[in-house]
Amino acid sequence: MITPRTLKGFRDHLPAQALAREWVLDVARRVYRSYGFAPIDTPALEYLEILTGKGSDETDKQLYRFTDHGNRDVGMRFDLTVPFARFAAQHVGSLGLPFKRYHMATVWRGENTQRGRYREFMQCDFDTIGTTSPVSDLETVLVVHDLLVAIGIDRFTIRLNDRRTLTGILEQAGLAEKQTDVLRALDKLGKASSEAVGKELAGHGVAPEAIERLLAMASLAGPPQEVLKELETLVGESEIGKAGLAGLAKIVDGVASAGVPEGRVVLDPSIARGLDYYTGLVLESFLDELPSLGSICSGGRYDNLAGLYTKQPLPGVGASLGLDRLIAGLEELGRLPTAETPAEVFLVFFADEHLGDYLRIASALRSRGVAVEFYPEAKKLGVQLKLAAKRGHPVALILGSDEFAAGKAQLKRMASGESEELTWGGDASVLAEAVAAAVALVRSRT
RNA sequence: GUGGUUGUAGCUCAGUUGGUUAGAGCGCCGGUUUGUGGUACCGGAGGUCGCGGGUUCGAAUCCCGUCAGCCACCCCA
Repeated sequence: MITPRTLKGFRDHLPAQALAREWVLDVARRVYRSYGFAPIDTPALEYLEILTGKGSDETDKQLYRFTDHGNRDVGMRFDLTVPFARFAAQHVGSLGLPFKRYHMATVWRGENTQRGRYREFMQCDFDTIGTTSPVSDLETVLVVHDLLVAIGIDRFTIRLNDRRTLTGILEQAGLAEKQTDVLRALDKLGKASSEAVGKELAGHGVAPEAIERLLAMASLAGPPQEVLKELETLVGESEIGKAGLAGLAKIVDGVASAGVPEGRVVLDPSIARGLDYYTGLVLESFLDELPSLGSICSGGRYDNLAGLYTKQPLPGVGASLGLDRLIAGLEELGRLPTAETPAEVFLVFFADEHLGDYLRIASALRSRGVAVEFYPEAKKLGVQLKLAAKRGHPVALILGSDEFAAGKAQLKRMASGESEELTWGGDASVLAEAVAAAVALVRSRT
């Protein structure tokens, strides 16, 4: 026998989890589309040179790569941004700009696993390219906000910052050259203590006074308007720094105009994001009840998406929802739907001689968009109801020879155990209408 | 990739200084006279003690390796 097993970091998804994932994907799709983002897809495999072009050691190490049957060096995509860059460079001509797309797909990274971190996972990206307008920055924040709301999370925080502000402040502090190291260190705030971060900064040769000022800057918090004011003094006369602040101010205003409740979107000067291709807005979002999970939706603005693949400059802004991390978080908080079935109605098979009637009823329901599970054997009622309860069908429809004779049916709500008698007089479409109406009620309540 | 930690029934775990047929609760299946689940009672199935090797008269228990989970570093979704 071969031992059935899965590779480290790769998982099977049982119905309960698969249903939850599909549900989140549906929500994301709906929100992205509501802003006009169009779907695209790209291959899982790319020429190795496409993927390694960015050339950071870190991504190279994590890349799944091999030689294909035609002796080509190929790699599996480790994110959706690089394939999108290639895609954009290849198709700009026919896309028209600005172009907005969403892409929800599996990516692979051969890194070590941890809670909510796997080697195979899904990302749900959306980006707007071909414009530098701050309106697109604002829209990006709004999409993230709407998405988290639509998923049903009521307590979350979207943290914003601007790379240009950081650059400006570092300029003023005479630390422009150490930017990468400094930002990387500051990014750890929130996870690591400020002492630890201070030590790391000292290790990079940052002067004690500068460290103090950086830590003070990074720990700024409170109403966005106040944080902006504080940052203004730190930025001083730095042009780039002022530009960053202007961008943030615009977003803060816009978010309020769009009706986002206060406190959901905040400024956090410690957010830097490790990725060096961000050049303007950077954003991360956290579940308030589970901050240790890390950011579940992150993104930002970049000057040039596809510089490696085309001479045409393609500025853009976007973000990515980490589906599997979010699912892990929702599961931990007990917020995931628990049903193991997509069928709202469980149709009990009870009177063997009425098979034809059952099939007619099931078909009438399905044509009205109601999913029906028809039990395949005329077994004891108790057995069938037990299964219906375990699977989480909200409604069971019971018809035995008595009901058929009387032209009635019993609609049982599994959650409460209450039954309701329906009259249909042998007309399947009448019964289907009544059941569909009851199911619609159940749906609207969840 | 580095360091730490865990691995006994479907799930949560117990298993005494290594000693014979490895246990519990929950879950699962069947039954409690033929049409109503999540409650009660009765019965039942189910375990290569993650896997491989070693030490020993004897290993779930000690040692080594390996695979997998979790945590930290790193990086990130």
